[in-house]
Amino acid sequence: MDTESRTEALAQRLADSGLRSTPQREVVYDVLLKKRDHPTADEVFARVKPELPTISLATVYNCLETLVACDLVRAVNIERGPTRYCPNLQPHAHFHDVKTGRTHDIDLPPEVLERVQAVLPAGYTPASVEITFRGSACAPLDATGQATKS
Amino acid sequence: MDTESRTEALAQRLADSGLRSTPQREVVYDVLLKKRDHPTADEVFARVKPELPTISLATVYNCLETLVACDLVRAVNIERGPTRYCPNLQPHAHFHDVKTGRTHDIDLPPEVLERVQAVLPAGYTPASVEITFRGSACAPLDATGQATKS
DNA sequence: ATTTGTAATTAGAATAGTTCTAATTCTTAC
DNA sequence: GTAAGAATTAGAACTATTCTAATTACAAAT
Ligand SMILES: [Mn+2]
Ligand SMILES: [Mn+2]
Ligand SMILES: [Zn+2]
Ligand SMILES: [Zn+2]
Repeated sequence: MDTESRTEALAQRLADSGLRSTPQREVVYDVLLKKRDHPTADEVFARVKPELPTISLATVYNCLETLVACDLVRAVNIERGPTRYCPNLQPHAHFHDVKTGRTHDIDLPPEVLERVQAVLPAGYTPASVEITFRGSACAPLDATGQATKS
Repeated sequence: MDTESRTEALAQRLADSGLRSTPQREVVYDVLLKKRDHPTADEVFARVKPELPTISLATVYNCLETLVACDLVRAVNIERGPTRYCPNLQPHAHFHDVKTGRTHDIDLPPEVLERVQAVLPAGYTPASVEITFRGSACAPLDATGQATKS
């Protein structure tokens, strides 16, 4: 999807919530889609700044909050670290690599999600589930046993 | 297990890590075992104070950190709220009731835990997994269809 | 029993991330 | 073009936590 139609889709989602599309919201969202490495608000701020040099950190927080409220972005909290932001709308878990500090998406098959929800006793109605791994992720090995480049 | 043998077990665990048993550590741990409602550091502080009126909040943080390091207590983070502390050592998930603000333990059968770990691709080595639900928990209904008291 | 080194506790300062406030600027509807 | 509301902005305020430096408690070693 090109930037143009991405911006269209964003505008639509915002309108659905009675909100306006603004350059700040567009660029913040574009930044999240461009490099899906779960940046913090500070990191988003740094990436948006070259495009919109007058944007403030408060606005970045506001835009991220708005995108989360519109269900276009997920806020990801790992322990007490700064909140990270993820535009992946598929059901997925997070793997936090303690060595590199990076956070990776882990696809969650619907079957597993159902199995997890099924642990809840009657009367517990979940609105959301978070599954977060911590550990170290060596790059997967290729056929010759060498680590592949990330 | 009575307070006496509980204190013994704590002393042993601390000794294993080259640490001393102290009144502060003992009372903080007792408070966590007594009311297993996932209190925050502030709440632990308030509960310990009557027993040890001169204890400081810094010490409560230090004790909690020590208990976590000795694997006697789990630190539970829900979104960006204050860290909560849980002495339940069984593998379990957490259900955060958004209406009451309370956090409940949800037993995790080993089978489910295994199934969840199995979503990780080769090369991902988890040291821990966190599963957290958010939603509302109505009290389970009894045979007559009335909500039971918590 | 005293000394001495280390561990633990303590009060308060500092920090980090985020949210709030109030002023300004931008948009949209009239 | 004007008015009303929405969004942005800079900076202050806030909360939970960690750090610092001083004090106190403890446990050998003498
Ligand atoms: Mn940040
Ligand atoms: Mn607290
Ligand atoms: Zn993600
Ligand atoms: Zn628990």
